[in-house]
Amino acid sequence: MGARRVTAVDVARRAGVAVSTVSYILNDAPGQTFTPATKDRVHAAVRELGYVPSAAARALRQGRSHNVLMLLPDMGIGEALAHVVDRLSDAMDQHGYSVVFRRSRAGRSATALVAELAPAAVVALARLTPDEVAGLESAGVPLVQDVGGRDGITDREVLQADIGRAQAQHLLDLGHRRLVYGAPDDERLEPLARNRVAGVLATTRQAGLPDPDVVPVPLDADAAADVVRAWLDASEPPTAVCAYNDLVALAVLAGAARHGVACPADLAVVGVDDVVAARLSVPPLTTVDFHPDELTAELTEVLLDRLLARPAEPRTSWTGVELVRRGST
Amino acid sequence: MGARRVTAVDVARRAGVAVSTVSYILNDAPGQTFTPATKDRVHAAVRELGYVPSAAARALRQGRSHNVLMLLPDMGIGEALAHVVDRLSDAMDQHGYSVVFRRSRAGRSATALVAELAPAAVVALARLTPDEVAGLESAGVPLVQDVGGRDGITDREVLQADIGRAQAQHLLDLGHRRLVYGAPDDERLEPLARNRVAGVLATTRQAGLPDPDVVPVPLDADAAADVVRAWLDASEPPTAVCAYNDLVALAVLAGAARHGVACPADLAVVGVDDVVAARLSVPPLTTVDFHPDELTAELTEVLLDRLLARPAEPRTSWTGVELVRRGST
DNA sequence: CTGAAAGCGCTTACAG
DNA sequence: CTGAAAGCGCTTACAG
Repeated sequence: MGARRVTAVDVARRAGVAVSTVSYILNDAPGQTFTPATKDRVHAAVRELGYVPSAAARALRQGRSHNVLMLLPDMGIGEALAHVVDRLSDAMDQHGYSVVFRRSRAGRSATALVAELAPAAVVALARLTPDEVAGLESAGVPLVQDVGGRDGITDREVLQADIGRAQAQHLLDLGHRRLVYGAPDDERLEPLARNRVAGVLATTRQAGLPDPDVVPVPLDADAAADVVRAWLDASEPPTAVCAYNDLVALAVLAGAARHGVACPADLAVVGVDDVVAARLSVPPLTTVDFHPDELTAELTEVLLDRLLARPAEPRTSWTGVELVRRGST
Repeated sequence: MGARRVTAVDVARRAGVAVSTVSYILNDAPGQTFTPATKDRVHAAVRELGYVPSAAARALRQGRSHNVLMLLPDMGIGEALAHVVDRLSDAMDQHGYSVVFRRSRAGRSATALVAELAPAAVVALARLTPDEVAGLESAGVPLVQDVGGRDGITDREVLQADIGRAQAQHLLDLGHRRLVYGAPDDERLEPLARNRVAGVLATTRQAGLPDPDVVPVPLDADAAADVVRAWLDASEPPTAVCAYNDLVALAVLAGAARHGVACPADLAVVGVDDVVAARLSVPPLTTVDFHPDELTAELTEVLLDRLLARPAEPRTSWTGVELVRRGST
């Protein structure tokens, strides 16, 4: 109830030192040295009292909290993104930081959020406006852009295009010449899809092929069956589909099954993400794994470089996009 | 760079009032009244200056931050849990709260986290020790237990058992008498699985049937095929499986397909979660949807009741566990 | 090597 | 209805 909070003053009193000493020792402040005996007394007092520094007081004093603000795009969180958020949280947690994520939405600019939360850094998986970027800059808050860009991490658009390229190249290598793109049926995904499509087009054009049609595929077996039917009824039916992601690919598979279309014999399908369900479909799904875990590891390192003011080494955890061939191609 | 932060003092100066007036007006403090003209001047100044109150200063002063600490079980975040986290964050965000989540792990007790973050409330989706619960109590921090318990929300164990019951009952209604339980191959999921199994057993026992075997099913088509093979080779092969979740169910489907076992004719399968992929498998998966969205809505309301000191009305968004019958049974 | 003191930006009794 | 002031719990020059 009224159990007063244990403060640094309490620790100091118990250890028989000044509060400043407690603070210096707990943060092992550079340029300050203390006898082992003093340190021990302080640490012992901390333990006995169960002292935990107040994040609020620290943040207020330093003008910077230990929060990392993660700005997410305004779209549903898929399996891959959930893992990124999850792993980054865990990793930063190890270093004493809390990850606070926010979906970017009209009304609360990144600038306002930064003023409110005074984050130690911002990780933007969503696109920021130039004003927002400038605002962060002038506030001196380290910004790591959308798993990408000028940070030694792979640029987002490049990454997405790589994915599309890998899909199309695989299909072309297999001898397919008539491709179609299975786009998401959710317009909020359009920005991402656009870049993936760009990779596909770059590849097919280079091979001298006409641009594949881009058609939305609903995540529903019946609706997907209609889409597949329309493809089959075309004058020159596609023989392979690049799907926006594994879920779309699974929908295509389901739609094809409805019409007895053999996969991959009559229609080959490649997804993206290597979701768990991709290994479990019939046939198992060929997919592009862009190694979100590695990307997250890299993101974490870059973030810590900035946060701990470590020399920014080139980070190269990411091994690139990988085509995982299974039964659907 | 050194652009000094805009504070309440700046706003007060600009509006020609005292800082206390600014604070009172911005928080519309009860029992304080101001002329519309004064309010307007303050709001105008806020807007012109782009003033955003410092979360750290507020938290320090009030001894309580606007963070909601969400404690997650030490397991991978599945599709359902990701949605819960996601939606809760969004909802609380609307009310000015940030959700900070932490995986429960040895070394950092909830008590220490609370001392550090001074959260406005704690949502525990992981089990807390009695000591931790007592600590929260004495610190006066509202605790909402694991989407469950004494809060007008469904108790977690009851919910899990309901899921198992719904699966088993459905299969029994269909005439199946030899069931088997497809357990997760990840021991961190065991606590959850245990309660689901309990629901299944309660149902089969009531029907006078022997307890179904509980066998782990790896999320891999080959390995799952081996499991299915073992079932078929048994002296009295099961005719239906209750899977821990949709992914396990999908693995069973994949395993069955490997051996040409017809589903549902030779082996019926029920999952849990109604994951997107469940609608897209061949055959589409029968599953139990426990409506995590409704549960989250309820969780949010209960949380806000506590946070805003609203009278705790009975919350009844949750419509219970629902069996969604599709092609796999 | 240690200690007293200022100040981060708020909110909230309290006096006018 | 408005204003001056204390204090939340830290960190960090600064003086000893």
